[in-house]
Amino acid sequence: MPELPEVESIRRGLARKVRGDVIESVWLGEKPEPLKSPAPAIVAALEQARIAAVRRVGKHIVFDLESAQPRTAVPHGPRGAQPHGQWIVHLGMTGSLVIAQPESEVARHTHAIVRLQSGRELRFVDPRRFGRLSVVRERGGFAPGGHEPLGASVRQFARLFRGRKTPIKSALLNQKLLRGVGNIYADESLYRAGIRPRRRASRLTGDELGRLHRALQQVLRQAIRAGGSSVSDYVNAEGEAGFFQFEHRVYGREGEPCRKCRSAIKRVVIAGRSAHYCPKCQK
DNA sequence: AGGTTGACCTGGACGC
DNA sequence: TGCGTCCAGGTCAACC
Repeated sequence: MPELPEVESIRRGLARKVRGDVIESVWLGEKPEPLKSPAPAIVAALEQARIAAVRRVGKHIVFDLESAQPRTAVPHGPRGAQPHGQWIVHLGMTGSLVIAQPESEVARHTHAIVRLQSGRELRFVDPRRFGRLSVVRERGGFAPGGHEPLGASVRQFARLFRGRKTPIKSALLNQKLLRGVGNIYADESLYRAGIRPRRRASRLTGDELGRLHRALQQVLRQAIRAGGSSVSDYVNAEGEAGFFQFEHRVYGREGEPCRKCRSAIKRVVIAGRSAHYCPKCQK
C-alpha cells in the first residue's frame, strides 16, 4: 500500500507519539507470515527497550532501540544507553501501524501489539499480510542498497540508469536503485517529466534524466506535504487520510482526459504492473 | 547478469 | 442478494 510519502507520513506521526517511550511487552499473532525474524528474537529485542528514534529507510520504518535498563545493570559497560538494535517494519500493500488505547477494540488482521510504558499500544494491522516485521542487532544496523530519492543528486540519479535496458518505469520501481518509489509516484513523476514509461532507461537523454530527477523529487515532496495518497484505505498513524490522490495526473485515471491536452489517459501493463500515461504529453 | 513472470494474501468493486 | 471475476499502493523466487 504505502510508498515513500505514505511511510514518511506514518513515521512522523509515530515519532511524535512513541519516541522516548519504553516497550514493556510484545504480543505476536499465531500466524508466522509477517515475521522475517524468529518471534523470540523480535520479543527479545523489543521488550524493555526504549524507542530512541523513528526513522524511514525507503519504504521501511526503522525504530532505533536502546536499552532501558538503568546503567547500574551494566557497571563496566561504556557510558550512556546500550544499543539494543533496530525494529524494522515494512507495511507491504495493506499494512498499518496504529496507536491505540489498550481498551479499544483490536481490529481484524492485527498481527502484533507492542505495549508501551505510557499505557498506549502500537498495533500492526495488515489484512493482506504482505507486510514484514524483523529485528537487526548487528553493528551497522539495517542498511539496504539503493539511494534515497530525495537525497540523490542529479548525477547520482543519472548514473543509476546507465546501461539498463529495462523500461524506465521498472527501473524506478527497483528498490536496489532507488528505495521508496512505488507504482503511483513512478507514474506521476514520468508524466510530469514527459517521459513514456516503456522507454528504455539507458536511452534517456541527459536532459530527460534531469527532468525526471526534478519531477520525482517534486512529486514526492508535494505528496509528503499532502500527507500521502489515500487510494483505498491508507491512513497515517493518527488514522487520518492523505489527500495527494486529488493531485494524481495519471495514476488511476485511465480513460479520463489529460489535464494538459485532454487526451485520454492510457493504462498498459509493464513487468506485471499497471502503468498510466498520457500518449500525447509523454514521449 | 539482468529482466520478466507468477505466487504470495484478502477484500472491494463490478457485472450478470 | 449472491456468485464469479478482476484488480490492488510490494516483494520474492523461479524462469528465460
